[in-house]
Amino acid sequence: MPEVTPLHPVDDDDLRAADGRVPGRRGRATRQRLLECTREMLTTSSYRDVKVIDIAREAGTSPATFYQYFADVEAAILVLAEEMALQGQHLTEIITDGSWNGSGALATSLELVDAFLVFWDDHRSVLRVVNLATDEGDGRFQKIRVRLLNDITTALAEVTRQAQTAGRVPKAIDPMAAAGILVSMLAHTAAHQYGFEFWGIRTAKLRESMARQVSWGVTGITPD
Amino acid sequence: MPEVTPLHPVDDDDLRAADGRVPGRRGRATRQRLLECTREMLTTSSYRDVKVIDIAREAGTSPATFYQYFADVEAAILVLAEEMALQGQHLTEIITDGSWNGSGALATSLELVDAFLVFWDDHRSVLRVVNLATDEGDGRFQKIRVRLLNDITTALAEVTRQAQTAGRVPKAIDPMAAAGILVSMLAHTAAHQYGFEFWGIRTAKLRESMARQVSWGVTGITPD
DNA sequence: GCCAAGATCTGACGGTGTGTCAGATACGTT
DNA sequence: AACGTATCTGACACACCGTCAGATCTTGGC
Repeated sequence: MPEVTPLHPVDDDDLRAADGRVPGRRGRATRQRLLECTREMLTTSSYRDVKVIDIAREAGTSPATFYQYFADVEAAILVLAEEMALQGQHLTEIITDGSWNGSGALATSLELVDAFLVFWDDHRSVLRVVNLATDEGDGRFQKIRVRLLNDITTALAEVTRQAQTAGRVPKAIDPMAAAGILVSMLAHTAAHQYGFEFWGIRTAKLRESMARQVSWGVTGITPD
Repeated sequence: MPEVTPLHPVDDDDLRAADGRVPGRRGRATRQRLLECTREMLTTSSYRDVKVIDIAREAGTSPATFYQYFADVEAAILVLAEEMALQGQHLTEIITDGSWNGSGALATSLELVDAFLVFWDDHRSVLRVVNLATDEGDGRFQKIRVRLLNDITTALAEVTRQAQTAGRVPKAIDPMAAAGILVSMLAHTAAHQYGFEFWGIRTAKLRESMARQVSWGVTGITPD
C-alpha cells in the first residue's frame, strides 16, 4: 500500500513568489484576490477559455502580476483544489462516526450520500478540472484527488472488512476495491446529478438508490 | 420522459463546409484527416493545449483549411464523440441478450463490466472531453452523453423492473434511478481504473466488485 | 515626517495562436 | 487545352502568453 501524502493546510510560511521572495501582507492579499477571480472565471466560463488576462483584469491587476504568483492557470486551480480537498475531510467522519449496524447502515449511507451531493455542488467547477487533469495523467491533480478520496475509501473499506468478518460479505471481495467503486458511484452521480433530471429522475429517488447500494455494498445487509 | 434523439451515423450527404458547399471526395478526405489528427492531438496533449494550428500542421495543411470544416476544436471533437457514441451501442446488447436469472446475472454483469472497461479505454481521450463539456453545461455534448448512456440505462432499468415484479427489489425504488447510478459507477470506475492501481487494487478485484454491485442492484439477488 | 531598502506592480515586447478573407492552385470535364 | 468549380492557403488584424527592466508603492529606522 503506497503512502498518501497527508492533507495539510497550505503553509503560508513557505509560499514563494516567482522570484523566490516570501510575499508580505500586500502580496498575499493580491494572490488571494487572484485565486478568487480564478474560481470566479472557472464557474462562469469553460476551463478551456479561462485566460490569465481575464483573471488579471477581473482582479484589477495585470497579467504580469498573475505570473508573479502562479506559473499558469493550472497552478492557480491546483491551489483551489488543495483547499477543496481539505474541506472534504468531514465526509470521512460521517463514515467513522455513524452506525453501520442493522438499519443504522442505511441511515448513515443516506447521510453520506447527502454530504457528497452538497460537497460536489459546492466545488463543482474545481472538481471537474481535477477530474480532467487526473484523467490526463497530471500527477499533481491525481495526488489531490487521492488525498480527497483516500480517507473516505479507507473508512468504507474498514466497514466492509468488518462485514466480512461477520460473514455477510464474501471473503473473496477486496474491501478497498468494493469501497472504491462505491466512492466512484457517489462521485460520478454527484457530478452529473443534473444530467439525471433529463430522464425525469428526481434527486430524492437518486439518493435512495445510492444509499441502498452503499449500504448493501459495505455491510452485505439487504436494506428492506 | 423526454425523447432522446436516436443515434444515427453522421450523414455524409448533408455535410457542409464553412461556406455551405457540399464537399467532394477530396474535401471529405481532408476533413477525415483533420479528424484523425484531432484525435491524435487529444491523446498526446491535454485538452486545454490542443490548438488548431497543431492539428493543421499534423495533417499537413493550414489552419484556414481546418476552419473550412469545423468552427473550432470543440466542433471537431463533437464529431469524434458522435462516432464514439455510435460504437457504444453494443454495450446495450450485452444487457438485453444476457441472462439475468440466478447465477446468470453475475456472469452477465461481469460481461458488461468488461465491455465497459474496454470501451472506456478505447475512447478515453474523447470521453474525458465529453464529460468535462457536459459538466460545463454544454448541451451538444450532454446530448451525446445521454445518447450513449440512455439505452444502457433503460435496458438495466427494465431488468430492475422485472425484479420488482418478482418482489426481489423494493417497489419504492425508481428503476431508472437505480440503473442510472450503476451506470455512473461503471463509467467513473472505467475512467479512473488506473487511479485505482495507486491503491494497489488489481483490476481483477475491481471487476468482481463492480459486477457484484450491478448484479445485486438490478436483480436483488445476493450473488454468493 | 522623511527617506532608503525592499516589496510589489506594470508597460512594453517578441513570440505564438485565432479566425477571416481574397485570391491562388488543383481537379475533373468537355 | 481550357473552363468551371472545388479546395487550399498566404496574409492580416487581433488576442493571449510569458518575461524583464524599471516604475511605484510600503515600511521600518531615524
